Amino acid sequence: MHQDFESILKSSGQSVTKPRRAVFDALTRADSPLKNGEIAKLTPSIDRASVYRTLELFAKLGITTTTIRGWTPFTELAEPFKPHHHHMICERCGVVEEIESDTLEDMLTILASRHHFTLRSHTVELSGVCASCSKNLPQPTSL
Amino acid sequence: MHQDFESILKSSGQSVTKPRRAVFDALTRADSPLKNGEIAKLTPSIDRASVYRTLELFAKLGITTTTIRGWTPFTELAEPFKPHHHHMICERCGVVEEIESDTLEDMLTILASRHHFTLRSHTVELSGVCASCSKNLPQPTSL
DNA sequence: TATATATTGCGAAAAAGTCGCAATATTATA
DNA sequence: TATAATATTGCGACTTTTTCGCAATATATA
Ligand SMILES: [Mn+2]
Ligand SMILES: [Mn+2]
Ligand SMILES: [Zn+2]
Ligand SMILES: [Zn+2]
Repeated sequence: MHQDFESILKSSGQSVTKPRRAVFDALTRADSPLKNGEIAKLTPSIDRASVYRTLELFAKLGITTTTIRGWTPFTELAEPFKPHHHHMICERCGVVEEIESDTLEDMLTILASRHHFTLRSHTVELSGVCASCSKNLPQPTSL
Repeated sequence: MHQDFESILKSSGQSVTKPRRAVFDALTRADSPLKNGEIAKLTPSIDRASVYRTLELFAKLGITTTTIRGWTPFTELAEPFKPHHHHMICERCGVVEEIESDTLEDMLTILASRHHFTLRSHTVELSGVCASCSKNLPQPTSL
């Protein structure tokens, strides 16, 4: 794993540095997407600016993916550092389930090619009401 | 259109107010997703804090959807205020094309129900290389 | 129109993100 | 392994974005 990560840096002409290793390690240890600020706190010896620069580089190299919740971006490792998956979020209780479907993946590629695009990456986020919430709370949560 | 918007507010027990109308109008006029700050600039008579509160409410009511580019959230009107679509973004030149596919939509519903979820909303964002970019720049952009 | 209450604007502050530049670490090469 | 070239970092100052409490105000209801 680490090896793969360092080869990605090297093969794209980037240096293997302490901040980059630290951020990668923090993301590896995390079991869910992290805010930028959380990543910074998990790497106390690394300057905030370097964390941001690292995160931008990782995004550009496809090492990480970022999604948004509220106004806040959350980052997690992408493939092959984490198995490919998508999220299904319950809007009542917030539970997150992982989605996997080869058929979906194939379809996205086909859709892209229909637009003459070569698909390089994608995000899919589903939001709804989970089984237990629709049992227990037949009425939508009041605002 | 306006009417629909106001009924959504009323039917969920919310007041129809000047800030909410202003933000909704700004989003209606926009032809692409806007940053929070851009929305605030387009509604100069509304306090920034109220813009944020309105945007949060709209998100909760499903009036808007928010996606991320870089670290910045962009908000646009959701259905039925804007026809349902998804984005295919060229990572070289940044061009955005709109994606539409009933088959995709059906599949997402099926996937959700397989997890015993009732699908309420979703986002799909594809990122790749557009036709003209793959012609003109056969090599990936250097980092 | 009067009353109850939801919402706003304000002010101040915290949090998040950005930038230039000198110091330092990394890489390549001898 | 030592040296030189240069990519990257940490620092510090800054800008932008987002959040909060509370008194003033607008909205809804009757
Ligand atoms: Mn996928
Ligand atoms: Mn869709
Ligand atoms: Zn739930
Ligand atoms: Zn392009």
